[in-house]
Parts: sequence; C-alpha cells; structure tokens
Amino acid sequence: MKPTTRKEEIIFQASQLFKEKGFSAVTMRDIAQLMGMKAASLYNHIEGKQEILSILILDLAKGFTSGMREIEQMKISPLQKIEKLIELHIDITVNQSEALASLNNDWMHLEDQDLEEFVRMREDYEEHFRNIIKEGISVGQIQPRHPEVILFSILSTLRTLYLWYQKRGKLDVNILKRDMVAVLLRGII
Amino acid sequence: MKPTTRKEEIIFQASQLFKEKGFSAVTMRDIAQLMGMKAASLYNHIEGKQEILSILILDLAKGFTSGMREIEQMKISPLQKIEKLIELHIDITVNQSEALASLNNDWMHLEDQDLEEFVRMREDYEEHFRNIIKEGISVGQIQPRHPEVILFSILSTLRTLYLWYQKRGKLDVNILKRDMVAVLLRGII
DNA sequence: ACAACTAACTAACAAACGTTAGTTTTGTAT
DNA sequence: ATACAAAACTAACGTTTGTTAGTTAGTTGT
Repeated sequence: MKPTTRKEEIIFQASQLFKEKGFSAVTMRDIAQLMGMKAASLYNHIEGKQEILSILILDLAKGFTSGMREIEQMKISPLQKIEKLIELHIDITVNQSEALASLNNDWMHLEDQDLEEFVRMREDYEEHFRNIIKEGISVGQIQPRHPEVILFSILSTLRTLYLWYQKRGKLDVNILKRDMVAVLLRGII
Repeated sequence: MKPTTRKEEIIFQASQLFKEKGFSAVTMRDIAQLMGMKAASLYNHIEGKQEILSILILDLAKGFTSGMREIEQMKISPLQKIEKLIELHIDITVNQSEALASLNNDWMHLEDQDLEEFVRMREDYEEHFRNIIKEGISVGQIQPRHPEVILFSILSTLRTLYLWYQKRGKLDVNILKRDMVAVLLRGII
C-alpha cells in the first residue's frame, strides 16, 4: 500500500499519527510537519481533517465488506469460511494496520453520512459473520454455544491484532495464520 | 463504584465522556455541563484534566496488578489461575467499564511519571500472565503453542469485553464467566 | 516566450481550548 | 447574627485549533 499521489501520501502519514495518538490529538500542523510542509499547504491536496479520516476508515470498511461477500459466495463449509475470514483479517492487518487503528478507535469522529455509512457497514459485517457461525452450529461443525460469545471472542482478537503484530517483529504471515486459526478454533487445551 | 465525594463524581462523569469520545475529544466544558456547573468550577475539586485521566487509569491498573498478585499466590494449577484471571477481567469489566475504556484507549495521553508507571505496570502484568501460560505448557496442561499467541488471544478478548458487554443487555455475570472460559480455553469446535 | 497549472508559502482569522484570578453564593457551626 | 469554609460563579488570559485568502516559485505544454 505505497502511496502514489501527494494526497495519498498525506493520508498515509496522517494514519501513522492517528494510530499513535488518536484522531483528536493529532493536529493539521503535526501532519504538515511530517510531510515537510506548512499546515496550510495540505489544503492544496485535501479538503480538510475530516476527509482524511473519512477516506481512511470508509475505504478500509469497504475492503472488509467486499472480502466478506467473496467468502460468503464460496462453496465451502461454514468452518472453512471462518478460517477464510480469519485470514482476511490477518491480511488486512499486515497491509493496513494504521487505517485499522483509526477504524477501531476513531470511527465515532466521522460525521453525518460518513458515520451512518460506517455503522451500517459494520452491523452488516457482524450480521453476516454471525450467520456463518449459526450455520456452523446448525450443521454440527461448531459447538452449540451462544453465537454472540463466539463472534465477539473471534472478532475482538482479530480487531486488535494490529496492536500486537508489529510489536512481535513481523513474524511470517503464514505461520501467524496457522497459529491464529488453531488457537481461535481449537482453543488452547 | 458509586462516587461519594464531589471529586469522585467528576471523575466518574468524565469517564463516561472519555469512553464515548476519547480523552482528547472531551473538553472541560463538556465535563462541567454534565456536572451542571461551569468549567472553572471543576477546579475547586480537581487539579486539571490530566489528573482525571491519571486517577482513572492508574487506580484501575493497580486493581489489575493486585488481582494478579493474589491469583499468583493461590495454590492452584496454572490452568485454574488462567480461569481466575478471566474472572478477574470480567469482574472489572462489569464494575468499571468506563475506566477500562480510558485505560485501553487513552493511556498514551498520560504524562511523564504517570505514563512510565502505567507502562511498567502493564508490562509486569503481561509478563506474569505469560509465565503462567508457560508453566501450563511445561506441565502439559496447555497445548505447546507459542505462548505469545495464546497470551494475545486471551488478553485482547478480555480487554475489549467492555465494548461488548453493555451492548448485549447485561447478561448474567456467572453465565458470561462460564461461557468465556469455555470459548477461550476449549475453542469453538 | 508565454500561459497555465501545481504546490508550496506567509499571514491571519474566528473559534475553542485548559486554566487562573477574583467574587459571590450557600450551608454550617458557634 | 456572625464567622468560616466549601463550592459555585463571571471574566478573562494566552495558546492552540482548523481553515481561508492571497502570493510566490517551479514545472509543463504550446
């Protein structure tokens, strides 16, 4: 995800700051300094601070939505779909961990239609995930526990993976996928 | 955790706002309005905005630290200690979900010694947790997978439980404990 | 050579920020 | 009633905030 245009570069650098301090604590002057320019110059490329957040979060949310749609259409078992979803999250984490931080922590600072659109997409995503779990239970592939507990347990681990992935010196993605699938599906004992 | 003094009430109300919008996006005037007073009046009771954050986070972190110490001294197996830790997190989540949100999301806005103290406490906590997992592996109670993956998977679920607990209409704590222990330890299949 | 465009700049704005100082109100004990 | 302390108030401060306006330097196309 190397930025090509100047606008993309601004958004990328901003995402680094957002990840560290959160959207509200980052100023346009902070972003400008990282870009090696003055704050006012940023406005030659972007509409404002809100647009940066909006692009960061909504683009990523669309990535999750389209990933979910692809996996749902595959002719594989519910359990295999969950494995694919775990891999989807890991791939996105590895490639876009900064935007993921904003999506997790700063989505509530989106405004108006952007906020509405995000909340709708997130609810849709969770609903589809939940249905896959329910189907897995009904075909006997998954233990008959409350789907909500299972959904939350998996999702919260995947959603905060970005906090942990970088700290542990970028271990191999394929090994990570294998271990995460094992721990999340089969437990630890 | 019902606030008794006026100072505690301010901190409690502030924590509600911090949970919703994050420390940086909440103003002293926001807090004052929720308290039904003017911003300047807050300073009759507290030193400043930083003190609120500091008390919220460090008090809670000490709660985790002392909980960990108690569990470590118990004469029970590593696996039983992990169960106790899961229950500790759930108890704290149920009783102090607002402070937990600040601890998770706004710790980086602590200053100087407060920041140092928090980071030290968190590292200690994780280290002790990791050692219990390692001991569980070495006595054959826990699958011989990378302790880091296990630690992260459990901790990230427990740490974000506060986001999920309230949404699902306050289900019974004991049922929650039972299901969480089951999912986290035995997996879902 | 000249026009057009791009992307930086300086300067400044109005609003909002955390906080301080000094004053007034309120409740309580003598 | 008087004195005192607690807790609210008004007014203002110096900064910082996101953003706008107008200008300037460098590049490109004709």
